[in-house]
Amino acid sequence: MNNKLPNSLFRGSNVVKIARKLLGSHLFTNFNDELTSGIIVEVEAYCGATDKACHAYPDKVTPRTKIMYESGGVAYVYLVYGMHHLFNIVTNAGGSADAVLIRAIEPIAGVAVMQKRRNTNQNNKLLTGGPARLTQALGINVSHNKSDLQGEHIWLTEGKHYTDKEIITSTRIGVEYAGDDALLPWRFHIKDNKYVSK
DNA sequence: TAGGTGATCTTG
DNA sequence: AAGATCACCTAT
Repeated sequence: MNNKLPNSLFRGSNVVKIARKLLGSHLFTNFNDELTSGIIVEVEAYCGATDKACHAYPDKVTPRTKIMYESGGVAYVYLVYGMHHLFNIVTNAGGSADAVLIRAIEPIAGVAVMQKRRNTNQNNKLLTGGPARLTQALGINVSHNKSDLQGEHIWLTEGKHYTDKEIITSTRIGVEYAGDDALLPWRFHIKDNKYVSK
């Protein structure tokens, strides 16, 4: 589609600011001619150098985290709990392991396709609210790890720009193991949006 | 609220 | 080689 978000937007040095700025962008996938998209309404930031909640903390390169050290604009997709695929956007310049977890989208294109993939006829937060729900709805799985977000399968476009009053800041979900860093205000979501996970 | 599920990383 | 852990979801 037109006007893909440029890599320059992903390559800033402050992953928290980038995460917040991504709210309102549209996330697209196109697999086997099935086009789906949604508005990003919930995100979290992760920083490998300083953040105990990040897989790459403390700046540790492993086979899994290697992708996070790439220059911004590629996907980091991993499996948790043996069954859930979570989609992140790698940010920063090469060498800094930062990423933004996409936690919820508001469905726009291909709702029927998403419902089929999710095996539901609902269109509410059960469809795309939650990091593993949205990947299933969009058809994203670990085979898409390392995908280039300028490519033809997964990409973003510019969308609405929300004002400060429409954006809620909070702590991240499911990172209690990170001690003090679980308290960082690195989760952002759109106020009153019905697709936000919690 | 408890259980499912398997890759990933650490320990020995 | 074995064990613990896990950026979650679904059904009870």
